[in-house]
Amino acid sequence: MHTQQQILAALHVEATGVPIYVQLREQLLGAMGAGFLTPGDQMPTMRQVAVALKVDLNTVRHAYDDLEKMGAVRLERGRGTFVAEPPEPAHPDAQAVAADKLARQTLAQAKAAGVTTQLLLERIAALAAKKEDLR
Amino acid sequence: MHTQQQILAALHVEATGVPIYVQLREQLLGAMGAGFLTPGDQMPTMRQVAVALKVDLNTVRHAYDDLEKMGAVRLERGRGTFVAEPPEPAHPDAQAVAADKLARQTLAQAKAAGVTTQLLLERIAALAAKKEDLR
DNA sequence: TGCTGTGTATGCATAAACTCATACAATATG
DNA sequence: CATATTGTATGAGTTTATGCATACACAGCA
Repeated sequence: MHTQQQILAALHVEATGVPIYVQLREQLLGAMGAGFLTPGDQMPTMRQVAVALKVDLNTVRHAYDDLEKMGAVRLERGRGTFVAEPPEPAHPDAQAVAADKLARQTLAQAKAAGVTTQLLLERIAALAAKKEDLR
Repeated sequence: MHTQQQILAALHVEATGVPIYVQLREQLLGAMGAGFLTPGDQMPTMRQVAVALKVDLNTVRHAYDDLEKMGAVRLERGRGTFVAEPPEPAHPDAQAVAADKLARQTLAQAKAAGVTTQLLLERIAALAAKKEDLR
């Protein structure tokens, strides 16, 4: 299955203008929604995340605090952070809506950059396949 | 079809920690990708957006500037902002680089949202196919 | 008891985002 | 020509995000 190490390795930050703590929050929520993190699982340590992504401990804390406020995780001093309940009743639609939104944005960017839809689809498929090989 | 008014009415900002200019940028990109805004269309005026969403003119400008830098729109002083014509598919090499970059970004965002690669690919293909029908 | 790991907290500094106010410059129209 | 519209630009001020450093408090374990 997915270990904390794998979750950790999947985390990343980009310079898109979105605050780092928001990126972390969304990625961790995404991991829960996708079933990579299930209730009771121990989350990566705040320090692990901070070191791995080379960001500040307080920045990671900001993300974890948000998750705790929305009931997605439990913070236990001295022990660690654990996944609580599935964040949202995980509407089966949520994925579809998110996918659609992403698809539209990506298509527009591709068009603006002079990239054909075909090439874009090929690249995404190729990259995804490549990552699968690493397991 | 979709008028500027409809586009305007569909815009919205949320207190998610994501900068307002990023939210606007993504939403406008989404409208383009979905075909609600097509090349040559006039975009809502910066002031219209600022007033409608009760945000600052400079904040809207930030979003429009980003769109212009990525080639999605043309800013014309005194006239307005218009959806740009997609450039001719550039050199295969340059296109490949751009496609790869976009693919990476998109995959990362998909993972963050808990969206599978399959679903993402389906949606992009479906949207692209739909646009073909409009001719 | 002592050591380590983990979450909690503070202070200082820098940069970015946002708002508010006020203009200027180019275009279109009567 | 005068006026309105639209994008462009600047400066002051507030808030937030981030990094860096330094601790404190609780849990687990040898």
